[in-house]
Amino acid sequence: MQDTQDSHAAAQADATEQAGAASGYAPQAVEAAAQQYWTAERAYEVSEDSSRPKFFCLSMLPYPSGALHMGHVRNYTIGDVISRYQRMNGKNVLQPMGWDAFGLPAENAAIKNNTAPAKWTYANIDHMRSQLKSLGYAIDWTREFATCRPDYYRWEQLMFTRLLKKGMAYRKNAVVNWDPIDQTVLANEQVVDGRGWRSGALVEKREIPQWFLKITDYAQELLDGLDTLPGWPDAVKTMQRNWLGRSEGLEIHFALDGGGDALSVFTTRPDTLMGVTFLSIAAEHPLALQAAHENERLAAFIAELKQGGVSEAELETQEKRGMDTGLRAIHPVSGEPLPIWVANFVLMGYGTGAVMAVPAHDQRDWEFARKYSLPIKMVIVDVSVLDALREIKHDLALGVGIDPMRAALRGHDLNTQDISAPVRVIEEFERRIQQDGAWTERGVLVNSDAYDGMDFAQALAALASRLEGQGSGQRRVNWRLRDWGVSRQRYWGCPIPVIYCPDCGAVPVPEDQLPVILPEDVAFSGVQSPIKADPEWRKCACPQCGGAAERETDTFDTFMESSWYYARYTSPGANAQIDERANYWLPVDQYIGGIEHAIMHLLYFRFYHKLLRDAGMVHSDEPAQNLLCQGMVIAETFYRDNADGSKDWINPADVEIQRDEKARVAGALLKADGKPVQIGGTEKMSKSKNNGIDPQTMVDKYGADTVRLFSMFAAPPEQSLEWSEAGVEGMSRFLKRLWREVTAHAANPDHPQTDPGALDAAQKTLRRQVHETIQKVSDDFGRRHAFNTAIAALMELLNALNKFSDQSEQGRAVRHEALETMVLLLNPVVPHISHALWQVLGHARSVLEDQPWPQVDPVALVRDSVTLAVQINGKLRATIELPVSASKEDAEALARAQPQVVGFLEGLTVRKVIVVPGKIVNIVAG
RNA sequence: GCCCGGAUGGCGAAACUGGUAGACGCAAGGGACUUAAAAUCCCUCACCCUCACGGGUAUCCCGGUUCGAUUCCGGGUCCGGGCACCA
Repeated sequence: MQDTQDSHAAAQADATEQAGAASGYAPQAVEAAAQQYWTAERAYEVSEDSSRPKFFCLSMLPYPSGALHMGHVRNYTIGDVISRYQRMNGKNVLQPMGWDAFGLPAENAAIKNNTAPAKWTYANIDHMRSQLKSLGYAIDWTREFATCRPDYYRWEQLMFTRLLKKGMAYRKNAVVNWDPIDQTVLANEQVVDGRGWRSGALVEKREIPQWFLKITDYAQELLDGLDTLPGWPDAVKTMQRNWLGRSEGLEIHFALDGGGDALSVFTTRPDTLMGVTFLSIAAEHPLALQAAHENERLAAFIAELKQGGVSEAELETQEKRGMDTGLRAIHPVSGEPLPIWVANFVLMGYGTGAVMAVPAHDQRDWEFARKYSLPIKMVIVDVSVLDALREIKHDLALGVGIDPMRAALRGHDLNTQDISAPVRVIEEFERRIQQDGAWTERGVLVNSDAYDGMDFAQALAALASRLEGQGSGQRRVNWRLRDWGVSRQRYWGCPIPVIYCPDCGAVPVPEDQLPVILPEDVAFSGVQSPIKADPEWRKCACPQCGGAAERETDTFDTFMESSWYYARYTSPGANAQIDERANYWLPVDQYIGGIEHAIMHLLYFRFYHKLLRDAGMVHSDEPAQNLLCQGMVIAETFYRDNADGSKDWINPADVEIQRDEKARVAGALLKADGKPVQIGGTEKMSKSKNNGIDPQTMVDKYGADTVRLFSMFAAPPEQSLEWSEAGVEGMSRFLKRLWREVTAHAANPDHPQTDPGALDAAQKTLRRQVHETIQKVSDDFGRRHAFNTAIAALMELLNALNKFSDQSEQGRAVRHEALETMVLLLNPVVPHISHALWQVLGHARSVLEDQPWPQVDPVALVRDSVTLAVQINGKLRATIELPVSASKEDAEALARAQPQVVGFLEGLTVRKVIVVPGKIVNIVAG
């Protein structure tokens, strides 16, 4: 343990030694010394302490892809600033780190480098851990884990077997991308333009049995829970609401012409029922397959639709195609026969795999109907259409169809009334639907027999009761959300703990036989999973009957591991998934990660927390109170065209920018040969565009504090952050100036106390700025997470200090107060230099997070006068300064006395004067 | 295709609840120091007109609400994120 009782002089000598030289800021020495001190002090190791308020600050755990990238640096720096700030405010702060270690990239790297995925992954973890450490994050490394270790995933397997026994997990067929050449399942990412990315084969859809978790059982709770999360961004909550997609409507059963099971559809627009002119079913629908038996053309068409991938984006953007099955359904109200079509935009995985088509009031159905010459029947009109009719014939009651109306009007006394105008209104409305596209608004029913004249709510009520009465439908809530498919036909993942017995079926692996361990020392070719290829691995005895049985060889979706890792951090070493310590730390107080996880990860994360709750392991309903979604890190791209039309992407570090006389970018040269390169625009840092900036290079060149400072200053956290090395140099300049300012001040060893009553005007002004800065930075860090403006305020304070040359005793006292305050306020962002400068200012070496956060002195904030803007008709014409105590009348009088104002008002009449105290005086004149 | 965001000087951005548009930083130009360079320091810097005082214009586009709109409402353009097997 380090001695923290040093005298001031000794501390200063120590700090100077750490810095390498008294003369200048040497980040490498400063950072090494600070990091050594924190490690020796075990400064960021925490334990449960019920006497202190806790703060669990969690950043999304990294995938160990090889090396840290700027997105990681940004994410973890945001978390570190919040962690250190909260600790300085007295919280018991937990900031952990781990590795989301299973996943597809390890398999791809394994094929490329001819190594085992495990070996590659562990090497990456070691490298990235040392990189993270060089950035000086206040992480409790004793809680670190990798999700690919059996002592992590065994608990996930245990949970799954319990869910299986509870009926929360089940197996059913689901469609995947199939590469017919490699004979393997492909991820959506591996399907490029409908072809396998390695084989180039046309991808096919294939159905295979897979495991699912019943997340839909929690749909309503997941929806309602969003209202209990004021600390989550509205955009995320809206996206989740839409993803869950709760809708109310009717499930309608259409009887089949030839008998058999009725065809069920769900609709949110039952008011359009009388406008149904056909039904559409998915290619995989049992009826379609049945019809295809006797219809070769249909069978060929269905086979054709199997081509292509399964991603929704691909399905929704492809050309709408269909074919009549020849089957007919019976309309449940009119009794009319309706053709049943196979359509490629109907998905078997959604709802019932069948939809009723109302071309007049649904745009997709409209386009389909036009393409295949199916009838378009208008059954909803805008209220204004009916109003047009009533103008002519006031006694026309609702409840009459358009055609009867037209007939009634035609029979009317043509001598007294011209009915051609209202008839034209209806005909025009219908003509537009037939020719221009569907009318999708809600309105009033027409051409709907008994339902004519009803609005949406009336039609819903009437149709629901009629269909319920005749057993051909009922009200239902439908969700867009589907159950979570957790099976993956891959090797590098957590084995699914299930045994298949020819007699007993699918049996969960008994708890005393867990974990099912994934072998790590394997030969991996990528064509097939080593545990699928090995005939021995799967052999086992059935836990129920003891007979010969086989293990499941699929592994879990990697979202399974990342759905509960936050809880495992709270219970390191627990001989259970988590233990009672979880309820001290949970829920997470601040969660930080990329917006790309807004829906899937964050929904599974919330779902899993409810599973833990229902298993009695946690008491809270939601896993995280506050969520911050950070933007991407982007950089300029540069390239040269190759003869074959491809591009050679050039890293920004190898390029020099050229500017014209107005400082605009005029071109770019490759440093190596001095010849021009093309500028390709600013994009997300990526390997493919070669515009990634290596954080380690930046840390080595400028120091971790400078890199941290730039990533927090250049943009607010939610926005994308454009990397600029010139900007980084600016941050380095700021830290150097800070270092000089503090060391120059500390060269004189006495530190007089500020006496607020004895300050002159300039000293008062500086002290006011110090306390305004405390106020702003506290609010920006704690509430707004606007780190960029907090840093800007600190830069302004340093600029002010730089101009403040007062060497009197109170001048020095105010400067000392200012510098100590700055070091403490900057500490969350640049903890290493703060650690060193705190000692330079005469303090013992310490963990700065244990220093209290600076408090605002309200006396220092008092101002005597305010500046108001004077506007004439909303345009700024002057500014006035007046005492804080001045009345509205004083402000108006002073404003009207300004010479510019008098000039502008000449010849005008003042109509109104608006005075907003402390802000503006607006004179409205004309 | 559907859902969610974003757009402000040469560039990154600020303006938090509808009240002085451009804080802070970068780039650029001018100057000081230096034999020189680097580093550092000082000054200028939205655009247009003007010697100047000053004036006009300007927050993606079109329209609206308001004494007043970057901010609120309606319509659009472009860019980004997600779309269930990338993580």
